[in-house]
Amino acid sequence: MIVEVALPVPMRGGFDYLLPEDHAQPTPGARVRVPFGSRQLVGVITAIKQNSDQPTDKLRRITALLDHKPVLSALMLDWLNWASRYYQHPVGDVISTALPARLRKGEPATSQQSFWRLTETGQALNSDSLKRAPQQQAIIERLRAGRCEDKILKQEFSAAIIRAVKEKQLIEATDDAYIPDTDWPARIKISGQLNANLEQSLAITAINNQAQGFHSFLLEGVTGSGKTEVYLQCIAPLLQQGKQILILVPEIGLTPQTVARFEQRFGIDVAVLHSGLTDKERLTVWQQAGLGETGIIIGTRSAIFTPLANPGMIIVDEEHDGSYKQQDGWRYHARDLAVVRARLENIPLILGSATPSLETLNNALTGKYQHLSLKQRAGGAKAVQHQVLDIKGQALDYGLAKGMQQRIRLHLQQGHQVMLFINRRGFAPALICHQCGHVEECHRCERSFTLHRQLNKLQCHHCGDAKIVPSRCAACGHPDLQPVGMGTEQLEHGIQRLFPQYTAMRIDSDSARGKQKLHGLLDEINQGNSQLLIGTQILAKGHHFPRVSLVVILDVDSALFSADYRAAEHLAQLITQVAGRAGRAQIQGELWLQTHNPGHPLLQDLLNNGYQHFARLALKERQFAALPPYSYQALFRSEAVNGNLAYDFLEQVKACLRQTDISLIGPLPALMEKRQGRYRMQLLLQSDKRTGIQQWLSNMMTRIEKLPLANKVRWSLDMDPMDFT
DNA sequence: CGGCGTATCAGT
DNA sequence: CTGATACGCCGG
Repeated sequence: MIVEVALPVPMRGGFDYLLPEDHAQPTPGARVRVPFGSRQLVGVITAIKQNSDQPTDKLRRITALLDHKPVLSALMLDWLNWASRYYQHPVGDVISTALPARLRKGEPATSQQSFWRLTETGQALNSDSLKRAPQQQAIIERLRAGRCEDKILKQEFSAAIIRAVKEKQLIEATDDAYIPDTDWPARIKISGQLNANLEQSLAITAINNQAQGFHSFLLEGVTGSGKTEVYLQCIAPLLQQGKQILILVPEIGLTPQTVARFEQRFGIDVAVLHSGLTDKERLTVWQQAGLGETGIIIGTRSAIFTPLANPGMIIVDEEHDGSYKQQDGWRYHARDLAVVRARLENIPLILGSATPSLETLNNALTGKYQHLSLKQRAGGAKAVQHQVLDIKGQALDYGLAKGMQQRIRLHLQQGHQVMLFINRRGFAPALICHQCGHVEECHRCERSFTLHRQLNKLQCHHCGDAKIVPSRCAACGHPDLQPVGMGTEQLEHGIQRLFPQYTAMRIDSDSARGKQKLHGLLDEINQGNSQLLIGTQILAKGHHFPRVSLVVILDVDSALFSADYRAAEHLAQLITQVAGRAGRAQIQGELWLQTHNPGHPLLQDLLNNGYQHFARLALKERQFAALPPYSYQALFRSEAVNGNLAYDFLEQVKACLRQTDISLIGPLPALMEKRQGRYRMQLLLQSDKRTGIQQWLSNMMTRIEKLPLANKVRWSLDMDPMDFT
């Protein structure tokens, strides 16, 4: 008999092994240890077959079968196989990403603990027949509540007592199969007031009506409209039926308060999965969920791989959040995997957001997802006032216009905090005329050119067209052409000089590395120790800053004219999230945007009509430009110390795909052209049919992997790329 | 990916 | 000739 095994090596396809005759019947999904070259690897059986397409004398035999019961169900295997094909990523690597590290290393999958339980005699025992042996009686009572782990029982009672009760055959050790503790549905006790306004009730009813079988919902609820309450009330009946709920949250949104809210409502423990867990803790959560011992599992991106014995629903909160996309190795999108998993598990899925991604919104508008809206804001939070400051021709100090400096000073003098947003650095920007705000555009695509200083060229990242950097503005003839956002990079250094009597603090993913550290910084902010807060997106995600009365987005143009067509969407999400949070309660909040183009249609639409309206307009633009979600993309990235190698490799990839109906844009320099001394290039594949890209790639990947340059450069394929840095 | 064989080179 | 490092190839 032959087994096909997925191994954690970057090679496509499974590997066939012989199974020794005397072995127990293996199941797909069980792990094996196998010889691979000169080493031993742990892999997962993906198929059992009678013959191999390899010559039999090449086959080696497995070293050991590690599991009696599969660690991955047939459904999970199907799902991961699908994912491997969809992302064109080696199946062994996909499976290995989906398993906890401990299982990857071949450690036992089932609990090794042994338990004590009552024998039948013990169960039948009259409660006062052991009156003269109170310790023994205590053990019996202890076990009447349920089995107890050997280790724990030995902590509570002396070994002699345990031995005595065992001799009487009242208790017995069970080291055979682990008996899952699945009593939690009986322990559910719903508490807290179940208030729901009309909108919330409508949403809850709509979801409850479709709670059997696969069905997708977009729950679009403005900040503070009570999405969580909808989740809580929707999952209640499912939990009571003993069905498990898997909830995904963004990396930064997983706070103890979130978890506490679920625990308080239902009175049962919530399992939490995040990057701070040890391998052991992660394995425990994984096992317990797989055995059906946990009702609610909340986790970040990788929690989507948690097995569920009795799945009831998947919720992806803040579905637009970028942290759901893995940015190295296997570049999966947890939200997209969730959709497919829910379909396979045949359970409902809720995608929740105040600012849904355009992909999701499009699915809702076309009826693929049921669209539920919460527009009413709970509580008496004052709406934030938006203001746009035109900075055309204005002198800027470190990116701040004079008028803005005065505004900031005013707020600081009132004892409030001011938050300044700058974009991430190092991106290739557009070229803007500081006098009239005109941006050089590609005539074919009507999209802004991107400045590549190293080449002294403007390049269109939509069609690949390029031209030499002009010396004068094409609209007004002024020579004051500047890269968008110029000066903002110096803000951090300059701000202290502009406002010497106040303290400035910078918060970005570097200074806030590690969850603990970020929460520490946030606490510090809310104590008011710093008055000026400088940060990037990270500041906007799900945190409240009651002392902040003024929020400034310095560099709106870099988002409006970015080569990354998602930048405007992300800016709109940022503005909306910030507006929903700054200066809640007593203080009237103000949001100021600096731009050369106050009349930009997307910006105007966002400010006048809100995110919902903006998103629909942005979708029209995407449709006009044939961009996602109206087309499908895949991105080859390559990097090498020698930039020519990176370029040549992508040229060869391009040649492989030339005979197809996929449009190929590039090779172009990445928006961050150079990183850690390596030149970075990209080749964008785009098609109006998803299957087109899929099929051509599955035919071509083996050939691409064999290209002579393929192991001279570092390269990867990114399906549905979200980030063009 | 990671191990192993072969090529290459400075140093004896 | 020897040991150290670099690179390419292979794995079922």
